[in-house]
Amino acid sequence: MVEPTNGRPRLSRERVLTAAVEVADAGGIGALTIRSLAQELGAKPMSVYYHVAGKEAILDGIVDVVFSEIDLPSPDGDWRIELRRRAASARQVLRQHRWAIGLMESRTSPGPATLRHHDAVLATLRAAGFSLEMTAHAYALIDSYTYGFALQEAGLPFDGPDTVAPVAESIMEQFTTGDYPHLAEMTTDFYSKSGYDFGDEFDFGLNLILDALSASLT
Amino acid sequence: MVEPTNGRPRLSRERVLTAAVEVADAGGIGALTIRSLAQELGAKPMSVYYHVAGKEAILDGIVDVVFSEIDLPSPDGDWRIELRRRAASARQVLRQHRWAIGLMESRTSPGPATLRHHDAVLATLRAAGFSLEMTAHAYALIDSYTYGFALQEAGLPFDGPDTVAPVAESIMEQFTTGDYPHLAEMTTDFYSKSGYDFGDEFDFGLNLILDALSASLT
DNA sequence: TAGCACTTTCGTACAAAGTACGTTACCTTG
DNA sequence: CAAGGTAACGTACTTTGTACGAAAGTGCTA
Repeated sequence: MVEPTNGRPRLSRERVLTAAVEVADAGGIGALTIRSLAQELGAKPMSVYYHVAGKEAILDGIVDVVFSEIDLPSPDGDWRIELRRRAASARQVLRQHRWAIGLMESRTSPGPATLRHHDAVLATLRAAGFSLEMTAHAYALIDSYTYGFALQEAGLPFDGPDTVAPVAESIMEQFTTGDYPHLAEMTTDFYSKSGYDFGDEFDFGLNLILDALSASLT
Repeated sequence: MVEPTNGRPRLSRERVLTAAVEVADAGGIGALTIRSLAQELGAKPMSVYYHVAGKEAILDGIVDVVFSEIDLPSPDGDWRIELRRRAASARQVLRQHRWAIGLMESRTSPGPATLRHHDAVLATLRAAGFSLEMTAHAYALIDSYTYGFALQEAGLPFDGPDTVAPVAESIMEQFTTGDYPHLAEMTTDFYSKSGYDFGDEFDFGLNLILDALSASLT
């Protein structure tokens, strides 16, 4: 039971999903094929089918793996600190698994980690004193912002400060300069200046949202 | 030049993209294959390659088609009304083309409609009196919320009021009832009651965001 | 009208991918 | 060691994207 005759450890649903995440991280979701996955596992394509039902199940599974990596907020702590920590964690996790964002849209059968995650957020809001109705409001608002920000970040062709300028310029060059004056203004006068990092925008929006929600509590 | 001998109108990049959107709308992005697209167009698979470079170009193209359907805000009107109208339009468009949300994350070469759209939003914020820095903040915030909300809406396995209960119950039944107490509470005591419509949450969050941004203007 | 160049459509064919089906190797238990 | 379940795999078929080159259609000129 411990180890088969050949040196490789035995396959399992968990090892399959972990390897799938690694393949997707390395080459994007398009690089995740049954064959590339089998290769990563040191096995043959058909071997993975013993542990997962098919590719759809793998996609459902790795989305849940991603959710399992996000820090859960604690209902016992200060709700603003907890939710901020959870949001930062979610953003960081989604930055490491960009492919996951696009996947969240087609997956309609949440896994256990996903459900536990949602449950923890709801618990924190309820413990903070929000009514059921306000909890629904706040929950939709915070999550929309968090995932939407990650979605935008993933769509950007650059990553981090000082990488904006060259990319932005090459895009703008493709069009007549005068066609998008405000885009041009923001790009040349702001985005391209002094190490602008789109990622820093996250805190501004989150604070604004939490402040406004906080005001509705009193 | 007007019409070929056979009754079918001639192909064009525009007709190809329009048909691609229709196929994706009808069967999801997975149903969009070169062959299904050709069928929709009444042509043969290889014919579409004369008008578009390949499938990647089609995906880029239909994302831009989707953006072109979103109402542009006018920099001349009241900025809050304009941005609200634009956000509502974006949400509605993304509801009709759920597949587009997942596509926005892998597409890093924006088309003309996408750029014009962004330009119009920036113009509206600038005209409202926001500084470059605040415009960047507001822009990231509003768009993150809008697309994030659409992303969440697309991930929901139900659509509209009075369809929540049965689905939610079938999901919850798969797990021990006590495992997710707050999820259970929200589901049974709130979501399942009296025609709750997740879509109505959109206005709450958007108003909260616009109010807070407005306060920073004075 | 006949010929010609350009535009558009299509037929064939191959590589990559998902997976159904049945087989082989292995491991545990009696 | 025998038996039966567990795990891994080999083969082969279907679907998809698309390279390559030929065929059909279209408009222009002589």
